[in-house]
Amino acid sequence: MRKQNVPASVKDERLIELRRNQMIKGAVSLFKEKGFHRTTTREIAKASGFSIGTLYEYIRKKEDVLYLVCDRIYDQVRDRLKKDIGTKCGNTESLKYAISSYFKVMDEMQDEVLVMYQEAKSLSKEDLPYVLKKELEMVEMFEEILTSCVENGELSVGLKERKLIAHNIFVQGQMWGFRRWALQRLYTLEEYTDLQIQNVLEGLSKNPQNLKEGNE
Amino acid sequence: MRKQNVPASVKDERLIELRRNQMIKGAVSLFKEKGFHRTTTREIAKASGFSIGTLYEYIRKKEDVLYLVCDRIYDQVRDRLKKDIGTKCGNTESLKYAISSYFKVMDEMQDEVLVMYQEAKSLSKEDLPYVLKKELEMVEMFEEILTSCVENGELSVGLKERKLIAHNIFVQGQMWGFRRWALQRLYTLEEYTDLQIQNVLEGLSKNPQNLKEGNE
Amino acid sequence: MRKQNVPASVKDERLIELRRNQMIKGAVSLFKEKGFHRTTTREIAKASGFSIGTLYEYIRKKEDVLYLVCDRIYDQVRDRLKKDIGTKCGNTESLKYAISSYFKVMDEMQDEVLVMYQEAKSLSKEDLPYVLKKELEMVEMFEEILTSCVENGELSVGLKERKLIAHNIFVQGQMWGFRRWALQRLYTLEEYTDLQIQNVLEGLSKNPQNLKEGNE
Amino acid sequence: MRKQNVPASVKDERLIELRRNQMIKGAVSLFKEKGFHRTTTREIAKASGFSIGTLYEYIRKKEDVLYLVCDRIYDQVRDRLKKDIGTKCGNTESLKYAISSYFKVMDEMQDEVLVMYQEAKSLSKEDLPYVLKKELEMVEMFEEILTSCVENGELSVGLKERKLIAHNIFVQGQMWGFRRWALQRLYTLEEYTDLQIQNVLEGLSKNPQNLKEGNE
DNA sequence: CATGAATGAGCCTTCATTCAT
DNA sequence: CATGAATGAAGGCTCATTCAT
Repeated sequence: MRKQNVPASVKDERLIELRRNQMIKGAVSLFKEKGFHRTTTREIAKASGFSIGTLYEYIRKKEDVLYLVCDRIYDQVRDRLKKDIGTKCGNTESLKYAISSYFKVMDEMQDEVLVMYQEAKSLSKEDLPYVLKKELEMVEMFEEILTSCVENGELSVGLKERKLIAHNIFVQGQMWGFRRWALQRLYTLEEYTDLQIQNVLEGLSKNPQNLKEGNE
Repeated sequence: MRKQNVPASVKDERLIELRRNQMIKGAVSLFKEKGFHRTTTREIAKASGFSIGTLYEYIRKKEDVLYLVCDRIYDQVRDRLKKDIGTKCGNTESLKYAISSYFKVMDEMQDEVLVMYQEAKSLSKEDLPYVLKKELEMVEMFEEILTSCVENGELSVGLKERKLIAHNIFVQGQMWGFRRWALQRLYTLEEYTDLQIQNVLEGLSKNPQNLKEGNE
Repeated sequence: MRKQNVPASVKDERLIELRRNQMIKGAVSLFKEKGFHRTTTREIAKASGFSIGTLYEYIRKKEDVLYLVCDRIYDQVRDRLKKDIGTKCGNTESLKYAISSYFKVMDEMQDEVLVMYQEAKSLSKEDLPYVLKKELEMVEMFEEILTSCVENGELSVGLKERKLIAHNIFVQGQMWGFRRWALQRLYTLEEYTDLQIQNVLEGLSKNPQNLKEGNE
Repeated sequence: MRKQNVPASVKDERLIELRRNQMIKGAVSLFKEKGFHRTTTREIAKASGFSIGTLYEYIRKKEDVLYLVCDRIYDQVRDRLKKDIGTKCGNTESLKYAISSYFKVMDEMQDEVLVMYQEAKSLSKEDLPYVLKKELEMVEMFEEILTSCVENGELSVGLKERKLIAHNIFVQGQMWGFRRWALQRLYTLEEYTDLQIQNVLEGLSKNPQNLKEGNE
């Protein structure tokens, strides 16, 4: 599953894991506070609990830290999501549950997500696609649930629309974080969740015409 | 209503306008390419067609360029929008037209919008609210149309939901740009527009229950 | 008497005089506040009441302003001194008067004098000697009074010592200004003057041995 | 008693001492030649024998170099003085010795002292008082010797006059350096020393009236 | 493996000076 | 004569990265 690794000078895999955990933890809180560009490698090293020399034993370039951070955040979101909705079968009830669970994760990790959205563009041309792929995987989780709902007859939505709705759901989760300045003064998380679920489901439940553009 | 910030050393207002136009144009294309932080002031000056010394006759700090750019982008989007949908009365037809017009603007200005979304966080604590206010104004344009539709009986949506839908529309416009890597390989702009309009309207047209949580 | 002039582009001598007066006045207050190096030519122009372009019609380089300022300060001190003690004949009474008058001038112009002492080193290699010559002229005024006192028998001091005492008096006048942080919290100007006069005169009045090293 | 200011990024105290010594040595010779403002940080680094980056590992701002230089010069002068006259008991003989020793130091360090007098004003508002305090300490060394002479009956001078004479002595030492253009072409150091000692002592040795304004 | 001193390219910004109007 | 916009060399300072210990 690992695509592009960040090579380390150190060989001890256990140590690599340990140090990188420290590193990511320190870096996230710094990036949250001042962004990737305004954070220095020395600060990262200090926040990680080791020296600048040691930092460079586990990465090659500052950008590697960003990659590691993004990677970690995605994994965390995905793991949380998988754990919460993984085994559910695909009906509208489980869709509602998935959305609400996803929104909850996004609420808890809004700082991290914000960081990622603002700094992802600083990833190298090689790393970006890998990160985007992870994002797509998550969108596909929603798409799959929607497909199940179609298959079991609860909904009738074409493939293209399903894909779009999955994206919408995904973005609406992020919105809660990156538009917090507007949304979180208007709604509680519960209100927001209910309203968005309503928006998503209302149009889908009974409209057979949606199928007519379903196409592969 | 006009730029409350960014004083210039030069007195001639006409010149300021001219030079800042050059500056914004040059800066946007650079920010697009490499982001605000990776762009140097000298590059901005060169891309603007004048010397670094001259650049600093029209701004005080590098950050001012970013503010000017954001300010300009918002004004352009808003002006385009006002021109397109300004006089329309508020019915669902005009809502569709507004959305489709807005998406079109976002499509044309996707580079600029992308820049703004990735770099806005680099604005100073003082400038950010001013920029966010401009964004809210645009969201409110959609909210007003929705309200008109409610008033003329075409739709029945509560205030809170109306606000949320306005945000959704707004973000869906941006999505087209900042998720282009996923969306633009799945849909044409027209498809995307139609599907999103459908999503927005389907749930609203006939469902009187929406009103029950309408509250002021 | 004019040694090295600062050339101006402007021909009208009356105008040159006027503009340079404005300039010196503005510059002195700026130099007082922030020193020569930290003062910009634009600031000088503004404080002088005209534009930066006009400033450069009356000087060639920023340094010229410093020269003009130093020149002016010396002239003022010397004129004041000449006026006060010029016609007095040379006895110890007139020496006391001269010292006390000189100290009074230095008290009134302490800011200006401070400026000169701190910034004179920034004068060009060509201008400095000219300024130092002016200083020597003033030292010589004290020397001459001392010589008169010797000639009329009131004092008996050799030439070399007379020269040194003249320097001492001169420096003691400056001290009052540039060591104000220490002296002016210990003495009033009158106390300071009386004590220093006492110091100077006591050793001189009755000690014939001083003459033995008097030599021409 | 030691440097309360100027933090370094480097931890090794021995290294700090070493590097700062290099730095001060290089900086003094540059300041001598062209003054603080005309000396660039890069020049200081080069004259110190290391890179600009390393320079900034040991200071925070250019101004810190000036502070370090002033601090060092004072310490050197004071240490020399303490070593030379430290144990002497306070009689007129030891006063003569102290003056002559002090003048000798000032002769040897005239470049450094000149630098300090011309550049001290560029010190920050916080550093200046600290430097002035050091100067006062040295003045007080002379004052103490004078007081001893009064106490053992050799001299009769009031407190206020003692303080002034101490200042006079101190300034006369500096004069030798900063008025070298005039004095050193008139006198040898020995002549200058003898004449000034004579000036100082003559008025003091036998004049009981001085005491009448002795006051605490 | 860990450390942290050293490096220097490169950034933002200032400001003396010029010159067309 | 007066103006002030334009210029660009130069300065202070930062920080990612390396490497000897």
